Amino acid sequence: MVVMKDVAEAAGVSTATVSRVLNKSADVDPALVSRVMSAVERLKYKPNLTARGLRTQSTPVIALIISDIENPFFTSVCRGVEDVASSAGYSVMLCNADGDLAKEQEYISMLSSQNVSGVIISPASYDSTDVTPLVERGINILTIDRELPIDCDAVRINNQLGSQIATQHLLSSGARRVACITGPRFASTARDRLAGYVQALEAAGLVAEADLQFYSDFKDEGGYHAIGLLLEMEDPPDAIFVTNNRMTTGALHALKEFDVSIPDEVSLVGFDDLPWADIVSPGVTTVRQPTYEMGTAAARRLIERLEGDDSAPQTIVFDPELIVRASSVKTRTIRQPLKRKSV
Amino acid sequence: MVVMKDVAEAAGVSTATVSRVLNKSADVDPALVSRVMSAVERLKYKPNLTARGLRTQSTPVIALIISDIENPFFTSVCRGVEDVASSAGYSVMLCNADGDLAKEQEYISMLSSQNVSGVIISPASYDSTDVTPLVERGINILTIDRELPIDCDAVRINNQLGSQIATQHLLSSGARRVACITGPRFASTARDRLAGYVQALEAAGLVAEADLQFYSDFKDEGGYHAIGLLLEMEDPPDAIFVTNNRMTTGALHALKEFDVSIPDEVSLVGFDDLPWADIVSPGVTTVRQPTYEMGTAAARRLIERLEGDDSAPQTIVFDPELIVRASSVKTRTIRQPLKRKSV
DNA sequence: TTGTAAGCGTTATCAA
DNA sequence: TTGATAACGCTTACAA
Repeated sequence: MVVMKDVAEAAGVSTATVSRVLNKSADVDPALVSRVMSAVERLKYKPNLTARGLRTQSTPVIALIISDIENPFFTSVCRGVEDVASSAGYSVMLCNADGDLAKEQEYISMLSSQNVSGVIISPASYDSTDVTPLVERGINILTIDRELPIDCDAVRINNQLGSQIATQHLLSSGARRVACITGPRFASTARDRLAGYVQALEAAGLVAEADLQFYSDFKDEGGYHAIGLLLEMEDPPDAIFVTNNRMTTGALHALKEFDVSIPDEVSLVGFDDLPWADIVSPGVTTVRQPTYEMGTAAARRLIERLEGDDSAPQTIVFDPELIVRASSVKTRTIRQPLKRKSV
Repeated sequence: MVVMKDVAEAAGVSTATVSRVLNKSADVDPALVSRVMSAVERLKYKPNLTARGLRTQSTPVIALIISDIENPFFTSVCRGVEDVASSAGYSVMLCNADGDLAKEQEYISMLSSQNVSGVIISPASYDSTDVTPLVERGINILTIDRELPIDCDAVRINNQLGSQIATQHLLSSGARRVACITGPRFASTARDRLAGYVQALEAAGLVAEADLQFYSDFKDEGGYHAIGLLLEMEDPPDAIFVTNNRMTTGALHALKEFDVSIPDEVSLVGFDDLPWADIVSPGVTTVRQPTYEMGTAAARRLIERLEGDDSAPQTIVFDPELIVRASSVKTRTIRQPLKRKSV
């Protein structure tokens, strides 16, 4: 393997000079610069990033810890992060913690051993995710989507607002009993989205009934299962607000399987847009988040920190947008009884 | 920051002994072991992976270079790779080359600078992707999905077989003129899948007409656009085989927009399963690949190499599976004219 | 079994 | 402006 020493010898200079040329860290005689560069070219020298990392105590790597790589929300965020990071010279280390606290903790520990420059994390839990190993090593942290009870940069959407506009929309489209399927209690997003739904109901002069609120898991199965419970109710809802995309997918599976017609028997609004929301019939009304932009914003903010910005931590809040499609607009005004037709 | 020297002093031993204990690289007196371990515990020592990497000339990192992180195929593969890698103690560095040759080449160069242990790559191009920077550094390479004209491990599906069963199925379900929308010429998968389609037609005694074969881009837009072209034809097809999932999505968009009824006016089969293939109406018949298993197989094979296996390179070929849904099974036998109804 | 010390490939300090 | 040289934190001959 060709190392810096080889380049130095070939160019007839010291390794210090080669390093200066490569990093533009000091003025070097133009003649030497060109000798060095041509030697680099000729020998196809590539700097050893590990050695550089040991010396400088940092590597140009940003870690991204997420809870579900198969969720289109995260893949889009991931693309945003990756695009900004790589064009700024950073690589992205992807860590899929799978919503598993232990796995997440292992990643956090591992990353504190690697000298990664910064970490973007969508924590599995508000209370239990422990990032102190990173903090102790002085590694910059930024939360995305979900928050953490520490003082750090954050990028998220206005979750309450998103739920409010979704719920309001359902009510103004003729719904009278709106149910909400939300995520696990330990996720800040699940709580905020449920809160927005409750607020919208109350603002409309309605009572938020506890038996119309379902805590689930943000996964397909959870949405599927919750629909099963809903359909068994004495007085079932005529509209459902599902607070993330994977549960919306599960809900659609269940509704199709039980042959429930949307939107006449039950209206549906999901949180997070879906790539195929307008291919299905009826199209699914969703609260869209600017996922890619959230990813780029996160990476940009973190990189600013890495380059020395030490201003107070900042929370960047994006606004959601309601994409109205057919699933939430009732075509008949006669209330249909919502009952399971087939099992 | 606490380093090995601190642990050594706290335990009253040399750094060499600490290292031996931590790596179990030699027998150490049990008494010293426990002294070292408790010092590690007490000081919360974490080994510096960069330093170790410099010394051992390798880091426990596997890079994954893919062309489209938003494609469910790759996210699933990615999960498979990640699961196996992380349980074997490797981190995964995700590189989304976006199908862009220049970006891909930059990643390859960067990775050869980092001392990654191995690279799993789905190359952007059969001919133009150049992995020599990795080969020169002795970094292990494994291709996934698409192949490369070098002698290395590979994991892929039997593409020709997949196309054959898809095409045969369309023919036996009543289709008479089957079109094929495939990917770019420079992708081995695009060529192989087209070849399988041609073979199936010929095996059925039909001629593979050139004007029914479309080279596209494996992206949504490509599928959408191709449908537009198809609908303009003098003698349009009564069935379409689309060779990847994103183009299938685009095709469905177009068919819905132009109000073409599936499967009566045109049958449809896609390659790669879709998470929502059975939510849409009609459900989409697809050729399913065992994506997660392909990812785990790839990671396992690569890690075997990293741990010293130097047997001859091996290609692991998986078999596709046809998932028949309603999009490919004609309900009426009367041939419907396929014409665009709205624009 | 344990310790000493060299060295991995850089960058950064200090003289010249 | 340039060059010796000492780190960076770890692993591993080699000695003891």
